Amino acid sequence: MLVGHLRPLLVGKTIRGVSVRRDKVVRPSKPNNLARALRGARVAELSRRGKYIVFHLQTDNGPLKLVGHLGMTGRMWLTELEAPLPKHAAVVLNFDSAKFVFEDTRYFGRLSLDTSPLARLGPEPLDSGFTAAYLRSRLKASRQAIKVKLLDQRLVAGIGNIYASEALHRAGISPNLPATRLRNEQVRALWRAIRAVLRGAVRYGSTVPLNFGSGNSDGFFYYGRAQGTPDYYEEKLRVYGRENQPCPKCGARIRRRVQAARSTFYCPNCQH
DNA sequence: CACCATGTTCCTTG
DNA sequence: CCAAGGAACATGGT
Repeated sequence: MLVGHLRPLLVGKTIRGVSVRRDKVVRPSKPNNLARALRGARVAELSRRGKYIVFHLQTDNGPLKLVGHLGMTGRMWLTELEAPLPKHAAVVLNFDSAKFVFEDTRYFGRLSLDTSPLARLGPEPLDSGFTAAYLRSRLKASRQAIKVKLLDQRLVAGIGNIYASEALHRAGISPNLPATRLRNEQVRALWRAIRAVLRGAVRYGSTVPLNFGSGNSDGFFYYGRAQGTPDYYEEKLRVYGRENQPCPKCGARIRRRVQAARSTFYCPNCQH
């Protein structure tokens, strides 16, 4: 989604200036080195890999990849050069007639020239490389609770804490079940559920009215849902964040438990 | 004050 | 080697 919206706004444009306002979020950790590497680079393409956004740049020294990650609270958008910066603006890339803002309240996100995290990622869940057979072989080798396993980006890229709970509920599988204990039918159901949940999220993301230019029609993209549109939690999530509410499948009370320091939501009646 | 939060990485312990 | 648990990072909402 973010990539789809930023791509037409950034491709072909040249970075004229780099302002690092929070050193922690950039690599190399010397902000001047990042600025030197990026200045004068042209954006050739944007792509997504797992939860990472990849800026494919063309520089005088050849191609260069800039890797972004939103962490939990990151946002990226394009706005006017004169627009005021938000309190937690972490990095600003200046172009000729607009600026790219990476804002991150908690500063867990990254904007980095280090591409090594990409190499560690498992297959994209919606690509042909992610098959039920692959999933079965990887789960067979692990005694880890399946919910925790789904968060491992080396298994499959892009599943976060929300979608892990959602996929397990849709597949009717207990989050606590050791990965190796899933029967073949369960692996197949989980494989289908992961793909359905992520496809649904992408579809929703492509249709929700976005907030352009903080409500004005100035043509600049701001990544966020427009005011008055229903949020994803209210509309689509079946168990996440719904402790004590009725399961949409069977009506039993949805429970919350903590696994690997993350909340898991599940229905004790229809997930086994 | 308490607890919670869409993520990743590192460390310790067993 | 593996897994579990905790902490760190840092800010804000309830």
